[in-house]
Amino acid sequence: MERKNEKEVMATLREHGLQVTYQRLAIYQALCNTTEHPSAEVIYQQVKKRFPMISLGTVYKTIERFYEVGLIQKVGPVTEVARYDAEMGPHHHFICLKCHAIENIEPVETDIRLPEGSGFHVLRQQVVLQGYCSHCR
Amino acid sequence: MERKNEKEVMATLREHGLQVTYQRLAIYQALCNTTEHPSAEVIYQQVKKRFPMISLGTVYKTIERFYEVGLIQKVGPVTEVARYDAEMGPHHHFICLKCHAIENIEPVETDIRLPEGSGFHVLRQQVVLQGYCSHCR
DNA sequence: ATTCTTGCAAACGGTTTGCACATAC
DNA sequence: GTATGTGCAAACCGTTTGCAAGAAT
Repeated sequence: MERKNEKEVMATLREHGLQVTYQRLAIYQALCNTTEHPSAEVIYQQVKKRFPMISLGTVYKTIERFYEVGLIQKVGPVTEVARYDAEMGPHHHFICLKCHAIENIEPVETDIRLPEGSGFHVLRQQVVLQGYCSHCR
Repeated sequence: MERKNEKEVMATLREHGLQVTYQRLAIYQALCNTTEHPSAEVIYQQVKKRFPMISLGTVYKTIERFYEVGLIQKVGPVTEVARYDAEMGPHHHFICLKCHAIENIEPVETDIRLPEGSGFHVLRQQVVLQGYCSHCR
């Protein structure tokens, strides 16, 4: 469990030249109190219980800052828009964060253990590497 | 290279009760003639060269059908909306295709070989399993 | 005092949807 | 002839942006 307490969050924010506000602390706390990987909207609904005046825009801006300084992880859209591939053989993808080029990567065996008794029925597996391609680094 | 020729595409479409049209064949061909993982917009621009009347909406609908019947792969948004996680330790994600629940999965060592001399600079790696959770299967 | 942040509302952009006409079967 | 697909345009919706007022340092 690598989650920070209030003081650590404040320190991290200040280290990166970001101000500490009640909204930011509340948003981080909302994220910490769940394992459900909430969306911006869900975080907004949660935080609004304590800060009725907060706006969804603030949640988006704050979350983006948190992501930039490494306070949170983002799950989800790894590409801005949907991209398609006629290659149906199993393979992974490398995505350039700058030019958004996508290249296929030779697949490797991944032996992922699902949680005991999770009951998950896995249909697809997707491995994405993100970074910079040779032109953009 | 698991890409189909025209006859195989026609067969696959008919097997799934889909009609064969010039637009569909052209869209599949556009996808086959590139390794650049084009977006719907890029496919549209490409196909328009031969079918100036085609619409972007048709491209979207066609691509979705192709995806449903397993003719193409979709790279990109694995979640409809961005989702966030305060857990910063390395881990993978399981995403339910129906209820969109996300659960963390214990990470495994993946020893992915990058293409020789690709020059990729990898910053992040994301492993996502998609399927149905115990409630939705 | 200055810079950063908030809240609000409008704009943005990729994708979806509805519908009349055309096409495949 | 009937079901399916196409083209067009409008709607949708998550996210971003601009800006004036407010808060942090």
